[in-house]
Amino acid sequence: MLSSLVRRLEQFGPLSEAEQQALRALPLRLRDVAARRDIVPEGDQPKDVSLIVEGFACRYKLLGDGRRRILAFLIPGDICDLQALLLRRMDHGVAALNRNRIATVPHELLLDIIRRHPRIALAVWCDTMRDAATCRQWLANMGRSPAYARIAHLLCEIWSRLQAVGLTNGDAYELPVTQTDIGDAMGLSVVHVNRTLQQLRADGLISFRSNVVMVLDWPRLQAAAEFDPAYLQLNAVPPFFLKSRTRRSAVSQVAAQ
Amino acid sequence: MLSSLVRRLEQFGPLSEAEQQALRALPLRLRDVAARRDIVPEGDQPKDVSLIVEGFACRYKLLGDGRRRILAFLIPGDICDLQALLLRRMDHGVAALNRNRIATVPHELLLDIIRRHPRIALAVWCDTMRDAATCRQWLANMGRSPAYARIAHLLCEIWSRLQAVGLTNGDAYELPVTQTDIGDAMGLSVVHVNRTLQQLRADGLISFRSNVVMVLDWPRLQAAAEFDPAYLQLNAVPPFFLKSRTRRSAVSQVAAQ
DNA sequence: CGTCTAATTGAAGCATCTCAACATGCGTGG
DNA sequence: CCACGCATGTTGAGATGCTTCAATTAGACG
Repeated sequence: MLSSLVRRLEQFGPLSEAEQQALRALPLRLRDVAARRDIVPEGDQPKDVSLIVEGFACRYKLLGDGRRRILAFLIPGDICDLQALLLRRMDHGVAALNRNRIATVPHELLLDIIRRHPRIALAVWCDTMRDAATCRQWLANMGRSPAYARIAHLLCEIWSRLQAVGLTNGDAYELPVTQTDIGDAMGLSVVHVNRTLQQLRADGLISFRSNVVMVLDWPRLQAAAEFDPAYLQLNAVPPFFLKSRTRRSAVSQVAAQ
Repeated sequence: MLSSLVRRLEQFGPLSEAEQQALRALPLRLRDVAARRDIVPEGDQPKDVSLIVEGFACRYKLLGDGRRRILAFLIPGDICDLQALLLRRMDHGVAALNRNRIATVPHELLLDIIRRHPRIALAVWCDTMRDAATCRQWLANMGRSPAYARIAHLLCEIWSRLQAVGLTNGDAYELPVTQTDIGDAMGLSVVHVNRTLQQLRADGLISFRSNVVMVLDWPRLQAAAEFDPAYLQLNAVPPFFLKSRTRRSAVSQVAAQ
């Protein structure tokens, strides 16, 4: 649980002892959220940051006519409502897709750590940036590529992200979403999602039964999706980590003033 | 130019003397970019951050078949490539729509300021978050709302953002984009953009000639777009600014250790 | 074993696309 | 100042990907 936050942030590079200490000293609170319930409601002004320890979730917006638009899928290790840390109000909601275990940290404490440890601030900031990059990728896929490629791309993305946190089982992974969810996410009707999935199955690219996706033909799936995992920045090592020593001494100098 | 950066960051609340000093001490470099040229190419790894002082630009991705997908429009005051500050590689390009005046700051220096002045870090971080929020709004509009509402929404958004930086002229504003650009942004063909614009004109909602948009009927345009400017966070005052005093002393304490 | 949700199928309709032509405006060079 | 050329805007018509409506089947669960 706690370690998942550390692991998350260390994805970009090792944290110092002091930094790890600070994170481990955080009084994490755990809570469970039932499937299909809100983790963070739309328009909420949470006072804590919520991290998914276990389970799948989605960001969504409700449209005027009552329909729901899914904006992103969240997996273990993802932060739900970082946005509210600085902008206060959530412009969208986050809902659990299956049973979720959520860890929460009060804004106060996180802001404090961020002030004391600039590198942690930058690591968390990175999270916002990767979130934005993923959103842009979805935006690019939307509207311009046909349903077949869109869904293929989604399946590629989720496999890659799950793989990065060790939640794949070879070419297979759990994906607890209905076809309606996929439709809400890709901007397609359920009916069309259904037919497109059948096409993907018929073409031998995937299988998808009882919430388990299995990639049967990676090269062709990736080609159909025009998938390039670069945007996910899964193994990026930002410059400030490479210069950890000098940076830290620079910080010390400032502190010593 | 420099003041535009300060103004930008002060949008969230006043900066201290020391913070303003630090920003004003930045050796800004100015450069001009011709219309239709890249400000930051896709895949680039810039060593500076670019801020638009004057002109309009767009974020874009090139698709496999050579088409271009526009992901966002940028206006004076917007930062083009903040992403590369931490993630290094640009997952998308930024191109000028008309002649642009760009101010650049070396990453090194900006990172240094960020380390010395946590509140500036948070203010810039906010920028990433608003960018992401806008992207999510585009994503929500895409695919689920018809062309008419999508374009109406775009026109509302740009007016609001321009208004916030004082670049509107009453209900009118400059928008140096072609119908092809709008199509690339909204995921529509030029032909359909053309017909939809005609519809908007015929309905008396807008006029749009020679790169000047005039909103003729705000209530109906806003209704057609289901536009709610909240997501733009144009006047958000994040919590950390409200507690500026205590925060700063907290930082000093850490520094004094 | 009934009930509910999710998946599947068929058929008609429509928003939007593509193709193709034509009109308009504007900058440039003669 | 005109004539040309090129980018942009406009229009028509046929094609299609996707939607909506409506009904049926399959699967999960108490």
